[in-house]
Amino acid sequence: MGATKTDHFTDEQNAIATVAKALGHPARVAIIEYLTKVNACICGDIVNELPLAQPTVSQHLKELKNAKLIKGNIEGNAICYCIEEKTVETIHKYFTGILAKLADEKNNCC
Amino acid sequence: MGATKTDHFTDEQNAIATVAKALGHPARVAIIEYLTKVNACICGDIVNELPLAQPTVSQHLKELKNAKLIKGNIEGNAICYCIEEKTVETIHKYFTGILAKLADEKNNCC
DNA sequence: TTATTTCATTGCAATATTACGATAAACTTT
DNA sequence: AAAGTTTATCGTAATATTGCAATGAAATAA
Repeated sequence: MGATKTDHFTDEQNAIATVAKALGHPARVAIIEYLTKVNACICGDIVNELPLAQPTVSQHLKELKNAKLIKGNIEGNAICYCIEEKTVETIHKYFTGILAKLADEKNNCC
Repeated sequence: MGATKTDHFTDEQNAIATVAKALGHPARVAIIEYLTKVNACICGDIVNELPLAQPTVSQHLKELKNAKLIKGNIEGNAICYCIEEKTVETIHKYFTGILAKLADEKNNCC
């Protein structure tokens, strides 16, 4: 066992889980916040910002890229990362929807 | 290694990561959606809704509870779960903030 | 060409997660 | 009390994640 049973869930459920999972580590949250702050997508001084070794950061960046939360552009021998706004919007809207449904009928038993 | 270095990150970063991580599995996304749909917090027929064994569902519920995304109320010999709206609001606002900062100055290099 | 810089990949050890059968705990019903 | 219902916990196997040293790949600078 140990493998997630993705086939039994809807595509949307898997998609949300993928994005959420990518944000399920403080280092990756920190990367997103840093990229949001510097705005212009600065490359690998993310490594200097984080208390982690370069290969570890590279791995985290890869996961954020796989989840489409960031994208990277080659720029000389450096690589320029920035946030994929669309994906952030997707997950934001997802929570908006959940909250709207919850507000609809107050759930009042707990 | 294999242990996340939580001490090196801010409390907020760890908090967001904790909630995101809890949603980082399609079964747990499905549970949240189910609880949102039925609204009145029905108990353990969550097990019937999911393609997973009862102990597995119980474990997922525990993680959602630890992340404060749901709470449970004992009701006779059954347990009644429902969503902790406040936590959903917290993560929703977090993304609202990220998007606001991104909109502020367009990041235009990727 | 030979460094140097920048980032990715490989390989590995430590730890965490996922899933479930078996069992326990707690309440209800008979 | 005995049997049933409902949920949690334990134990364990399979797999995934985290972290880093070492190494590679690719562009730049000397």
